[in-house]
Amino acid sequence: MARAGLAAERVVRAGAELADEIGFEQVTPSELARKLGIRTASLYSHVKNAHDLKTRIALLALEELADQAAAAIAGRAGRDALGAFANAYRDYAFHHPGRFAAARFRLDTATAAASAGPRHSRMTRALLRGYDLPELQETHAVRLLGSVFNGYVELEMAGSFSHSAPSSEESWTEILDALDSLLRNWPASSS
Amino acid sequence: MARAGLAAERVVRAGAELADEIGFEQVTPSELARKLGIRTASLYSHVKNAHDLKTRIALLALEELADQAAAAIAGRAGRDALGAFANAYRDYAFHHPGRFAAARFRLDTATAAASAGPRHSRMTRALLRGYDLPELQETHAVRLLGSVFNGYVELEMAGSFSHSAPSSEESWTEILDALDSLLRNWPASSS
DNA sequence: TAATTTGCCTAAGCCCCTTAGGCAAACGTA
DNA sequence: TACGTTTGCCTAAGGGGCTTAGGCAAATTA
Repeated sequence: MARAGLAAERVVRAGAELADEIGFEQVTPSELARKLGIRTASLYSHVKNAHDLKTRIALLALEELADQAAAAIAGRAGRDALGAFANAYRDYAFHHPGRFAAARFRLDTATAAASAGPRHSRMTRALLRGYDLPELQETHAVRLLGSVFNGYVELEMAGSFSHSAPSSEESWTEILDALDSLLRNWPASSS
Repeated sequence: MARAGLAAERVVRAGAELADEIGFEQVTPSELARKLGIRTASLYSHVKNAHDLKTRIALLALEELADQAAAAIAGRAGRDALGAFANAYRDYAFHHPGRFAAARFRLDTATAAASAGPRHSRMTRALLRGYDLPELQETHAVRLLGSVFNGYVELEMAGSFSHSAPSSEESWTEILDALDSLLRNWPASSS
C-alpha cells in the first residue's frame, strides 16, 4: 500500500521552505496549498489543522538546528567550540529565517519534551564542560548562553543593530569574546 | 467640536489590556470590539486596520516600559542600577505579558525611529557609564545587555526554565552578578 | 439654535479555516 | 493480471475575521 507519512513529511518540508520565503507567521494552510498547487482542503489529509502544521515545522526546525549545532561543536572545545556553536545558531537563522522563527514557536509541554529541545540544552552543557564552572553554576550559564544567542539573533534579525555603527558582525565577535572571558572567570555565588 | 484622538487612545489602551488578558497575538479588531461591546466595523473609525492597532499598542508598551526603566535607574549606579534596570524589564513582562510581547512587535523603520525604542538604548548607555568600558566597547555591551534581557525574559515566559532546578529566580540573580562582573572586567579587544 | 463632527450602526464582499463526502489513480496481493 | 484497499486530491458548504461604504442619532461648537 502507499505509505502514509511520506506525503505528510513532504508537506511539512514545503511548509518550512515557505516559512523561509514569506515568514513563519505567514505560513497558513491556504498559503501552503497555493505553493503546492492543490486546494486548501486537500491539506487536511496530511495535517490536522493550522496549529498542527506550525508545530510540525517547528519540530523539523529544532531537529535541523540541533544537527547543525552538533556538527559544529564536534571536536572543538573552549572559545573555539563556543564560537562554532553560537555561529551555528546565527548562521541557521541567517540562511533559514522562517525555520528559525519556527524553532521558537511555543510548543505545549509534552510536544516540547519530545522535541529536539532537550538536545539543545544537553549540547550547551557539553560545551560548558570545556570551562571550569562550579557545578551549581552550570545551569545558570546554560540559561545565559541560551538567552544571549536567542536574544542577539532576534534583535539582529529585527534590524535593531543595522542602523548604527559598529557592525553587528563586530559586536557578535566581541560578545563571544566577552562570554568566553566570563565563563573563564565566573564569579563566586554571593548567596 | 468633539476632540478626535481621545477615543482612539481609549481604544488602544483597551487593546493593551486585552493583550495582557489573551496574548498580543490574539488581539484582533473583532476580539477588541467584543471587549468594548461594539461592532467590529465601528473600530475602524479609531484605527486604520489590524496592523495599525497592533502598532499603536506596541508604541504604548514601549513608552510604558521606557518610563518604568527610567524610574528604576534614577539615582542608582553600578550593580544596583543594573539590577534595577533589568528587573524593570522582567517585572513589566511579568505583570504585562501581552504588552511586553507588543513591545517586541516589528515596527517599520520610520515608526521605530519615532518610538520610545531609542530611549531604551540611551538608558542602557547611561547605565554602562557606571562601568569603565573602553568607549569602542560600549555599543557591544549595549547589544549584549539588550540580548540577555530580551532573551532571558522570552525564554522564561515560554516556560523554558520552569521544568528544571534551580529556580529561574536564582538564575536571574546569578546572571546579573555575572554580567556585573563581566562589565567590570571587559576583555580587551583581540582585533 | 444651527452646523458640524463623532461614534456607532447595518450591509456586503472577500478571504481563511475547517469538516464532510466523493472519486480516480496508485499500490499490494493473490 | 485482476481485485480490493489506500491515498491524495476534489467540490461543497458553514462559520468567522478583516475591511469598505454609506447612514443616522447624539454630542459639541459657534
